[in-house]
Amino acid sequence: MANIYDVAKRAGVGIGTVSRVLNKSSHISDPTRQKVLAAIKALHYQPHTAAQSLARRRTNTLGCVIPFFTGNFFAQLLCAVQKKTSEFGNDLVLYSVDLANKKETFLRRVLSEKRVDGLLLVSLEITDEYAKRFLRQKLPIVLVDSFHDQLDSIKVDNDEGAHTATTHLIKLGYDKVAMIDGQLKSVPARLRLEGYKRALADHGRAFEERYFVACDFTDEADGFNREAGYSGMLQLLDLGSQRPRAVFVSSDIQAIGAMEAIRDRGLKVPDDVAVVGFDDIELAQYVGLTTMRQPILEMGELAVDRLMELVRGKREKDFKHRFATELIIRESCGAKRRLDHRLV
Amino acid sequence: MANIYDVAKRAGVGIGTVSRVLNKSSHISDPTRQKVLAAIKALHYQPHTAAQSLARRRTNTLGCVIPFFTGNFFAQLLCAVQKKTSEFGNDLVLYSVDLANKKETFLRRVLSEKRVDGLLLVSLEITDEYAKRFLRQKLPIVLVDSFHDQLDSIKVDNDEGAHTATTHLIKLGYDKVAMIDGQLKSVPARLRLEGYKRALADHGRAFEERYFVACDFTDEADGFNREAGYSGMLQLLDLGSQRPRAVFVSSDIQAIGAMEAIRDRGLKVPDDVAVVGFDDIELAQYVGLTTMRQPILEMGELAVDRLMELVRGKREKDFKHRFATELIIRESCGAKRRLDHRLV
DNA sequence: TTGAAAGCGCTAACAG
DNA sequence: CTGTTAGCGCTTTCAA
Repeated sequence: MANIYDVAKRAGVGIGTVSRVLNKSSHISDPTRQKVLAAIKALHYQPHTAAQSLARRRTNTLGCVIPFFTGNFFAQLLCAVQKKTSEFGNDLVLYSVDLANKKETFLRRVLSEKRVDGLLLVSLEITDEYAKRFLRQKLPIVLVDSFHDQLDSIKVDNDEGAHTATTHLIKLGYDKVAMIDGQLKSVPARLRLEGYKRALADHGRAFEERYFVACDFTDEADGFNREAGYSGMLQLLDLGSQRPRAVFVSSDIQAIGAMEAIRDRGLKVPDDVAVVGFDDIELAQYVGLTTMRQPILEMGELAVDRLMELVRGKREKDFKHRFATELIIRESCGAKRRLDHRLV
Repeated sequence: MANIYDVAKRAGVGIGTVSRVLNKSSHISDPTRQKVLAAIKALHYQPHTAAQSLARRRTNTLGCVIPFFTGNFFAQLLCAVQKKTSEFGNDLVLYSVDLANKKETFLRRVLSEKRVDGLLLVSLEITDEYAKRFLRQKLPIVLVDSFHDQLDSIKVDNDEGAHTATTHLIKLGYDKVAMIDGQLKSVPARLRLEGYKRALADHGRAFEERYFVACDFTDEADGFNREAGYSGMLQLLDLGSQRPRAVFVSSDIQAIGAMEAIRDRGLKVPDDVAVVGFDDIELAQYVGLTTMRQPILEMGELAVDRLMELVRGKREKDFKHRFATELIIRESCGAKRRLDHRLV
């Protein structure tokens, strides 16, 4: 593999000159530039990334810490993030963690390894201590779908979205509106619970324990999955005649699991139980699920834009952005006519 | 940020010694090791990744080139790859590309930038030329869901899977069995087409153009998406009385789009049209779709295992692994009783 | 406009 | 067992 010395020798110039044309630096005469360019091409020369990082004190790499992304939400977000990062000419290194403490390990490493120029933290909480460390070390970080006072944060309005969803159900006239949530370790799960409670309160209804079921799987996941929705709904249906006629489920994929449970018990959506989800994943449309749409792609893009600003030195304080969610009304609440043959 | 000199000074040793304890090298007396460790802890020292890479000529980083992963298949695969990579103590950098020529750009960069120790190439073809370059440069690479003579390849048996799916439909007694495929630029799309044709031939049936529709969207994607399935099915249904009664769709997500089209035309699955998909994504179960299951996680894990072997110097030739697909029979072909209330 | 030289922080070979 | 030293390949002064 050719290095910068080979190029310099072949072009008959010093390595400094080669470096300058590489970095499009000014003040290079056209003839020399041409010679260097020719040598580069002839030798198939490409600068060595690690050497550049070391010399420049900059990696041209962004990191992204994200919970294990089985879910559609993470996949889509990651996709947007990757695209945008690459548009900026940067590489993306992916750290995925469970909700447990491994997160801290990654943060510590990221902070000290100088592996990346900036970090995106997705759907994950950050402690005050680590927030301070990032600030002190001036390592750019932006939170996505999460929030911290001192750090740039981009979030979707989980609380408000849950409020809207719950209110929708209440306004439809359902008496008891239940909620199935993800693991309360998860930030969005907690926020959605708040919105749910607030909507209840706003309409003079009491929060009842028996109508709230959070995912209690003890695994590493966030509880936003089909199984959790299925078992959560079963629990609700086991209330028998007391069972709720409407339920706000905190993610579409769980909602689909919940609908399966309803079906397996010989009941129907929305006749027996109305369901609202959250996310608006692709399948939501297919199954006719009323849900709260999140602008996932926009979030990812904005996050990278902002992170790159920070990396490039724009350090004005306190960038907070909140995206609104949008209620997408389909058939699962009975608000529109029921479709009969949506499936096999 | 403390560097190795600071640590050495504080511990009262040379930097070589610090390096040795860092790299768990042998022959360090316990007292010195303790001193060094103490200094490291006191200074919150972490080695500088770029400097290590430069000196070691090794990055401890794996790369993964993957088509834009909207689809569930890529998300799941990537998830497995990331987990496994991190188990090996390596970082993962993500390159995602469209099916067009940007791929070449990435390959070229990967080859010369020394950014990664090895590369996973997912669902993407590689030309002989690039294959040779990787070999010549001894840059480890393993193909996943793709194949090249000279390179380690792990694939699912797309051809055979498509054959099985098609045969299933034929054996069920359907006369005309159509196929809806992804973009023929995509490797799996082409292989599945082959399997389909072979199954037809094996049962003495002619391949008919009008019963085959490939995604002709001209965008960057692979055509494995709902819209493509929807419009493909519409095309088939437009054949009127000539329309096929059974169709093999080359991915589940397309199959779901196809089922939507069927529904929107007032027809039913499987009564009017039987459908088999490919992938067995999570939702397939929900919608009762008969499909071919791929062992996605296993593929991802095996790929990383193998790549790490290569990176660590095991260079025996020719590692090829093919995973079989499995026919998962549900309701969309009429092979089992029809469920009536799968949806809202 | 250009060349020379001094690092960037670490590993590894070489003495001792 | 441990200290010293010579790179790894590049960027960036500093002179010229």
